[in-house]
Amino acid sequence: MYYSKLLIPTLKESPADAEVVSHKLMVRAGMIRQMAAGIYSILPLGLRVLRKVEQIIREEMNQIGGQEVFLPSVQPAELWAESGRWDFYGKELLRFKDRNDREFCYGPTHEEVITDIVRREVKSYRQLPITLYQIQTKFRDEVRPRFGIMRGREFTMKDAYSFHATEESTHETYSSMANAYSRIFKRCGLDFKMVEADSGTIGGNFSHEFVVLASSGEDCIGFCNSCDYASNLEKAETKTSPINTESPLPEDLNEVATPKKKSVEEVTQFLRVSPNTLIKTIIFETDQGLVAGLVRGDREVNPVKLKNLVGCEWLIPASENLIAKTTGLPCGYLGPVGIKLKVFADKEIPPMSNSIAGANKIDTHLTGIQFKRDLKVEKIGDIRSVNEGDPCPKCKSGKYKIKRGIEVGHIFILGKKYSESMQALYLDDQGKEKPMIMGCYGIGVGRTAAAAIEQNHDEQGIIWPISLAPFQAVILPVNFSDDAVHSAAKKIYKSLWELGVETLLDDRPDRLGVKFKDAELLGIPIQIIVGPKNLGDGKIEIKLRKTGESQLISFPEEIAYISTILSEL
RNA sequence: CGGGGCGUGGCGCAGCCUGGCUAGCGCACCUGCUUUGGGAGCAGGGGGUCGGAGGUUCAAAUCCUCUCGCCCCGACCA
Repeated sequence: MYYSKLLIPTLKESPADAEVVSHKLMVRAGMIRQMAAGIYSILPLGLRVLRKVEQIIREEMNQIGGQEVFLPSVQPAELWAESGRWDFYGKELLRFKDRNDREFCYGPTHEEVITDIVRREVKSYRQLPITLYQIQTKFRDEVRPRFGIMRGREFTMKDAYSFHATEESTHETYSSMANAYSRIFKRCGLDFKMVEADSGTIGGNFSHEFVVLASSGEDCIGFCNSCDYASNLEKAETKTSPINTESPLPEDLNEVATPKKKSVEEVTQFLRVSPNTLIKTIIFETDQGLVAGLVRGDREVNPVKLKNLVGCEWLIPASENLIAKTTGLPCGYLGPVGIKLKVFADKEIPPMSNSIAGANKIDTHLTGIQFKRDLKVEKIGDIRSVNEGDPCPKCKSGKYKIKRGIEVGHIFILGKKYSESMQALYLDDQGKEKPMIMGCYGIGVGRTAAAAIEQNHDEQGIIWPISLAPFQAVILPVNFSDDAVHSAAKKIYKSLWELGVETLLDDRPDRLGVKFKDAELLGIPIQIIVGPKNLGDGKIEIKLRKTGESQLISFPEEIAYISTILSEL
């Protein structure tokens, strides 16, 4: 394609509102333009890249027996009422009414729609398992869209759903999905990790995220420096620390004055003790009322883990106001002894003896707390956050490392959540009606492309992996009005397309410098520079975007050379 | 939702505090000539209800009120 005919509005300067590199570069390279907060137009170059990602996804989905469908983006409220999510999904669900005042929403996800299709059309265990997928535009009215296409409100997502008669079958599909996902992200040239993710109340290792490592990522993942354990930090398990064998004589409860000492740091300094002798009491607001979480003084409560232990629908840190209203105390003097809330303790708490905590009395703490004797707790479990350097829960010698990443994919076993509420039933070989078991699997298409830029760029611009590049090669004629250059450039252009190489010919009348800058910004892997001087010597210059290496090749041999390079990239 | 910031031509900004001529600058765009191996030079040119509404004033981009939009910082998700 000829550059002058394409809409590639490149910019020298980054838009003022762009934060992360991928956003800046996508705008500068003329791939995307913003319409409204979190809503973008995709321009020709951007679309070429997204199509590449989609194509890779399609191939791998089809490979594992997925069937592509295309579901409605506008969905009736009744369907959501059936699953119970119409009331449950908050403001993120974009709702509207049609002319007859019927309620609809713009689909943020498609469990309801797919379950409806399958329950109507699939009746027998003989038809199971089945995996359906689509690549769709979705809308989630996020509180705070940001980072361009990486976290928009409107976004393209591949979502797949599988339906099964048995758990074994579910797990089979789950693991072939996991493999397909790994192949997809590998083919996209990404450095990623498959990590265990929070699966909510369902439990078990039935949820994994695919996370592209990038400092700009919004997710934190913990992984072992020795074995292959990796987990989203909100789920990352902890190893029970060895119990203190030398149990000192249990002391009696004792009130000590700790005027104005509220934080763990202040209290430990004041009492000259180490933080791991303290019990920290953190109050959370949940749909089941206020609860207290207990962790050691040197630990933090992980809200996701606590939520799962409590078994509630939602959980947020209680505001200081709310705490004051219910307990009559400022934060800092709260403690588990005699508190009138449901108490959930981290598994590190029971082995502690002679510990210290707030006395539920202003300016006062309690010492000599014995877990068994003094505390009444609802449940004990793993509710603390992992820190870098903590021992790996899966292997002997490993330690946790923590890195940021971008979640590009998520696979999840849904179980019978939707099939039960929406009556997606099949007849088993005994003629008995049973709910299907479901799995769901998502990939953020635009986010994957953005993540690729986060990982592959330099000061000049994008450096596309060959598999995602909008064009594999660009021809840069030094002076396109020079007859020899003109005809050589066109000849190369023609041969490359015949070879199946997507090639851009920069036919603009601009100087070479301009063409170089744009070619680098756009990140096209191979640059072919055709100049009158080299051409006079029968040479063409071929330069690689990634390394900057360039080589002079004899004019009639450049096509063969390029196809060799392509096979190596 | 809470806290903060910004809205001036397509993009990036100045001007605002301390109201006062046809509202500026860089980039981009159009025309012509020259130029052509790293974002060219000269000459000419087009494009702006200063986000919107109301108010104060002889006079408002500038001051006041309201409003809309966008962005950033804290609890969710692909």
